[in-house]
Amino acid sequence: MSTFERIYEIVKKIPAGKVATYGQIALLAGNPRWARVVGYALHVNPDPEHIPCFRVVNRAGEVSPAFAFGGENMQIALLQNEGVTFTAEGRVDLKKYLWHPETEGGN
DNA sequence: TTAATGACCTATC
DNA sequence: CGATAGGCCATTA
Repeated sequence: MSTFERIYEIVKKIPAGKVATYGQIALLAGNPRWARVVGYALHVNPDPEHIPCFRVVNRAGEVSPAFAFGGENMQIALLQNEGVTFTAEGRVDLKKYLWHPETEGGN
């Protein structure tokens, strides 16, 4: 089990219609300092079909300017397709769509 | 092995 | 409130 795999497990557990931040994923992965590593892990993205990196945004809820899905707006479109709304600044309402793993009801 | 970079976050001026 | 500097961890050359 590598640091990356742990991060992938967290990202893959993100439900549709919600988004998570790098710092939060890093924290769930085990260390809050892995924020940069999380971004790197998603950058390599060995399994984009099972790793919805488009549901991962930064602390400000903004998407990456150098997204690899075919355009930063592509990520926004995917999230909107999930039901996530965006602001005129291209940011997500973390206060409304921020993923809460503790509220998942356990399972 | 050392040096440099990165889809980040936090604190300070 | 806006911009700049530093720190952290892992990967790559």
